Amino acid sequence: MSSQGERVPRGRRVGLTRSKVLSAALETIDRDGLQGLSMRRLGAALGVEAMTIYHYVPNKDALLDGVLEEVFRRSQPPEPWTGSWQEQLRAYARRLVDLLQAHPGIVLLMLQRPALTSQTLGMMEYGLKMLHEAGFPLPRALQLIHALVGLVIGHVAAGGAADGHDRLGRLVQEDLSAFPLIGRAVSEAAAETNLEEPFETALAAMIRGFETDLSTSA
Amino acid sequence: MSSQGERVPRGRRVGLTRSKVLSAALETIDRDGLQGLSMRRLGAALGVEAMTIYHYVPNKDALLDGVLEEVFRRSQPPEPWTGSWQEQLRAYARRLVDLLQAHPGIVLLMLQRPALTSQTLGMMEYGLKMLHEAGFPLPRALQLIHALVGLVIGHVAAGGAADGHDRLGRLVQEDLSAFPLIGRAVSEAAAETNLEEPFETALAAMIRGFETDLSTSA
DNA sequence: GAAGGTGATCTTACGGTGTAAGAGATTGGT
DNA sequence: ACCAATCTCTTACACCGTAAGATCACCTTC
Repeated sequence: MSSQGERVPRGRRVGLTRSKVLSAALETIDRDGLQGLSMRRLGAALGVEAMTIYHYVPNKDALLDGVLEEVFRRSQPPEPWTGSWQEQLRAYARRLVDLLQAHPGIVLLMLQRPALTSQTLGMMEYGLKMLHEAGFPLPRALQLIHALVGLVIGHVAAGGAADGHDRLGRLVQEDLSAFPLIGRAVSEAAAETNLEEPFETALAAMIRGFETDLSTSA
Repeated sequence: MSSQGERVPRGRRVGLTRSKVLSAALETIDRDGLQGLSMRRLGAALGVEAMTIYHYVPNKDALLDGVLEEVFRRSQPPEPWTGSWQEQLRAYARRLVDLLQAHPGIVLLMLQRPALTSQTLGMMEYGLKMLHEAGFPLPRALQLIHALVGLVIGHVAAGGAADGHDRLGRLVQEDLSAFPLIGRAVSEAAAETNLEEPFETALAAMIRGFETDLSTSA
């Protein structure tokens, strides 16, 4: 008996696992987008017929919820933080950005599904604790997190994504004569080296706004 | 000849129009959600077979783009603004919020499609002009708009939507024992009367952040 | 060993989807 | 009255999610 962790099946048994199913689904989404995931295609990727998947997941919605949970599970766990709450917030936001940029198809998932799995709730609880200890009342902290998540989603979805094919950027070659400012803004922005800077400055602005919010309510 | 604007068809002709198709599609989305819109169902709503729609729209994607354009066309046109750029930004954001809350299914559309129709680009150009005249460099103005739109989308999608069924709110009855801060935050936030306040404060914080951004770069 | 039970996998089927291809009907222009 | 253009329908195909049940591989117990 070499390794007892993995059952090695023979014959027609493939040795599927809920975890393997979710991982394959996530890979498929990363490669072909959310639309590219179907039970039949996922089954094919796993070397199995579509219906087999239903032994590990009750239906496709549950599969998608599981994928979302899988994504958050892979992200590093919330470790004890250090630094000011501003730095912590920045790290929190960057962690979310990295997560979403690594799996672009997930953004749509987050908005479609309730997405209130234990993993996402855990991340939220983490953020709430962070801000509450920094002095924010809990309802305000909830607002800040909503705002921050909104900012992140907006940034990722707007195309400042990792693959660099900014939607607006692709438009520059097309007809923008009717919208001169957009054309100028995009070309001037493209000249800037750091692609992440737009998000960082927006994030910084938001945090600055929170600072005055904290000082006036404290 | 009573009214020459509307051709009154006899026989099997229904007198369809691209505009009528888009309006019916938007109504269907508002009523049944984005998933509830299929060519066959839309056809039925119009008193027509599904394939007929393809005479007014090349395919479903184009139909969805058209719906998105229709939504923005219905919003009031950008009038000459008054007040400080802060007030203008607030109005800009509220206009977007109203738009998205009136048609909740549209949020997903905005994130799925490139959504670079002439109407959406027009709204963007409008915002750019506003901020540019206020003194922001164009690339920075573009960042601010992205951030603002992200904030709006985040707020609407997070469930602070008009119908009041906040996703987190529904969770309160369920098991939140593992996430005590979320439970407290939600219940305390629910005690506040004005449901729009969370967004307003986040928006205010963001604008405050932009202010210091403008003063340091000018 | 053989028998039986338990779970994993496959087969088949149904109603839904978007849409390509072409037939049929209605209309306005001559 | 005819034609040409436009609108609408019919049929068909490949795909989708999944309900129901047969089939197969393995483990346990004799």
